[in-house]
Amino acid sequence: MATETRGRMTAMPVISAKRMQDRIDAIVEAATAVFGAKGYEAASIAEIARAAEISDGLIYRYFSNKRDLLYRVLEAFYERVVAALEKEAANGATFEDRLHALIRRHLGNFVADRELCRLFLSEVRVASDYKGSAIQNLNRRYVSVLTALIEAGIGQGEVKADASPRLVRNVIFGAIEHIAWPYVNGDGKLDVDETAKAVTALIYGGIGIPAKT
Amino acid sequence: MATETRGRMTAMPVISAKRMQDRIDAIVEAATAVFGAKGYEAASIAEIARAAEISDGLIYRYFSNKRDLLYRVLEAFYERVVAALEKEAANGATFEDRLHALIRRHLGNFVADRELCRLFLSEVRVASDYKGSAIQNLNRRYVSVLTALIEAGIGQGEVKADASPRLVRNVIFGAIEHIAWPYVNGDGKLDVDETAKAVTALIYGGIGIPAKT
Amino acid sequence: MATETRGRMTAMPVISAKRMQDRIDAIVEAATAVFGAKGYEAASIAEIARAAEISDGLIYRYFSNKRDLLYRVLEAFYERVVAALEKEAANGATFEDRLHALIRRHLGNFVADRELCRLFLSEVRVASDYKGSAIQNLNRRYVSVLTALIEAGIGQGEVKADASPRLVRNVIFGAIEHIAWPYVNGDGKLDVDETAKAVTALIYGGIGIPAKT
Amino acid sequence: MATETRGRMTAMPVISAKRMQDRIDAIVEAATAVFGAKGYEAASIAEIARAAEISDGLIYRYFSNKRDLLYRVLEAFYERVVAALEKEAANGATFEDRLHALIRRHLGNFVADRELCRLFLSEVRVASDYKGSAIQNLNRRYVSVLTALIEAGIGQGEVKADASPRLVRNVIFGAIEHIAWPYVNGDGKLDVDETAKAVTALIYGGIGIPAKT
DNA sequence: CATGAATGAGTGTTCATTCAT
DNA sequence: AATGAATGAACACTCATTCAT
Repeated sequence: MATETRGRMTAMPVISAKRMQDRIDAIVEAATAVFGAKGYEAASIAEIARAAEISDGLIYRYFSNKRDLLYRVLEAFYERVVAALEKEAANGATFEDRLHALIRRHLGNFVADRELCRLFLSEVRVASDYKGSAIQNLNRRYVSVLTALIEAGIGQGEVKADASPRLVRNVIFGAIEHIAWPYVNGDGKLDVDETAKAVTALIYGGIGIPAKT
Repeated sequence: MATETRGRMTAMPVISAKRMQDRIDAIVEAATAVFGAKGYEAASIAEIARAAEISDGLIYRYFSNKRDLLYRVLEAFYERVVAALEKEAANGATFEDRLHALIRRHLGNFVADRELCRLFLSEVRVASDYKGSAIQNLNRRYVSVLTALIEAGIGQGEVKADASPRLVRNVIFGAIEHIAWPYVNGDGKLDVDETAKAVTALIYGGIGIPAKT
Repeated sequence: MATETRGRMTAMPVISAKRMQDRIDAIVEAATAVFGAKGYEAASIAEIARAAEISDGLIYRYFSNKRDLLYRVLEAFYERVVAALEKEAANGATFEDRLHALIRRHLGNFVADRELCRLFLSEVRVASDYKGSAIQNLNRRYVSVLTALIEAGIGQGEVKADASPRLVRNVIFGAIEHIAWPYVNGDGKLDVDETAKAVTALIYGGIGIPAKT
Repeated sequence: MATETRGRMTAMPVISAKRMQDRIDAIVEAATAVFGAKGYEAASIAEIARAAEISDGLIYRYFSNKRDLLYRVLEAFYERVVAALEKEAANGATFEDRLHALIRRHLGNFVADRELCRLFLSEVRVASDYKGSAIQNLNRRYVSVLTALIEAGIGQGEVKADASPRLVRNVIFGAIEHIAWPYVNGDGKLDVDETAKAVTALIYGGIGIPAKT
């Protein structure tokens, strides 16, 4: 009887991998909207399910819990911006050009995805489960683009040899985040071009006029 | 004391102003400890009341709600650090010395009051009720110390004339916060002296080596 | 300032101990009714609170959780029947009379409190948290009344010297429970007098006619 | 095989009766293991399906619901022990021997199938759907073996003529169950031989020493 | 003034069962 | 026949806040 198989039947999957991915995408999209609009706590699974036009329970087939869903929303976002930043890193003739491009791109992300940035800054990076998460890894990849640029700059003699790439990177990201936060939090504006230029100039050139000896 | 009455003349304080202030201080002290140890959400009014050795309900005579109590805890803290920073601002011979002193002091605050800093960064500044709060005003006073220093530096010809005091201030505070955060969040160490020196040097001197013309 | 006290204020309790006990009694009474009528799982805290005319949350001031409430319901019941059985143990001239009285009383309990007995047999004794519970201790006290009677009977020469009090006690309680169960479970009747007589006679006299040698 | 068709003639079994029976057996076997190990509530259909290496949904082609599956598990078990007990009933020279043999066998079942016995005692016999079930019928057949033995004993003049077979049977099963329960429930040991002897002696001979006249 | 009993809204999660494929 | 994706009902528990005493 050739048609008899042993063990688990390997019939055609009832749902195609594509449809499954569509489901995940739909849920992530709905969750992105709801989390973005109301924040993590105020958002309810029921509302997300309604937005995705599925039942509450189905969310738990694809995501292990509400927190997991939040993380997946931000992972999807982070993957996108990491890829874009890595691509950006190649552009620019001089070190200063490249630095400016990265700073500009980073600032631009806050404008393009204000709500996801707020979600990340106010509900995830600050949380106890951030450490060791996939998001933290993505964040590391993101910031390492800048570290690499600085190291290259040192190697090329375009950056002071005693500059600490890690410190410079922290100063840049910290500065930008601080500047962008009021805007991200819904208060104030953010002029990407001008800010990028000003920050680049400051970091590159410092502010001091050495006392004449 | 003749002003002490019984019955319902509630307009007249039945306990002395001093005792009332002692109460408030005791509650704030207890709340500081509990909020610091467990975070805002995880802390309960009942636990704070127990720590202050009073009843739950009495807290509501002095504070309008849990959130208000949190803010008062941080206001007390902020008042302390603002005063200290304003005093610090006077020290130092050159601009660079003064800048270094402020940066050092700011970093030192993260170490001295790690838990309150975490509370502020992760539960207050990020929240929707931060805008317009007394805390925000204190924060403005705090950061304006640095703005004033930079303006003075420009006036004295020690700082580039085209430097934007607001931008520089944001870069400095953002940078420091970003650098200190892992430590504040309970992960990693923070070498105040070294970090202060490095940040000061970077901000003051920039990182670039201008291309020779 | 003589009116100032230190530490926790010892004002008159806002609620008297009696009123507190009344509350507990009311909740236990309501829970007894609801658990008895619907069983443990099917009963909801909301329904019990409604029956006791209080809010859901108040139940949790007096009982740590739903399970605890169930146990307290049955403890109250068990305390009652243990006391009654212990009192009963004194009655009766001969051993056989006393044995009969205890058996009768035990059977009577099933009739008088059918629903609580069912609750105990079907939802508690069978559960994993029964071992080590207060209920198990009460049960031990309950059954030890019979053990003591048998031991006394042996001492008085009214019971075979080689009878194991523990075994006899188990046989009697097991037998009665088995006989009463259909009734307790809502199926069939239970003639207490007749059953008590028959069980007593069987245990006391056995069923065998020794083969003549 | 000509009867095998493709398409929608669903009235005709597409798989052979034998294979169908194998399926049922596999599911029952898997369910026996899972229910035995975790209890009814804690066991999930998904886990049983996984253990049987089929899909969740297929279980519902052979069993109408989870409860039905539980009953079929216990029916299979009961059929086995009923047959064994009926066979046992023939052994033994005297009434006392035969009684002893049945008691011994019954106790032995608790040891041999502790988990299924616990399942039956704690999740089925106690439930509202037990009455009228196939299990109850099997139970009746099981216990009637003992009733028949006693009736025969009366007929042979080996048992008191006024003994009620039903009562005696209930006393014996109730007693044994009560004695075995702690063991079945995972607490304590059970010495089958000794217990069987002691119970037999007690039932057969009673405990009383008639007062001298 | 001080107490602490009382309130009650609010929601993530599981899983037996169904049914489109 | 077999799959497994999809459904959706159901509920204990917490705790900030109020207010009778």
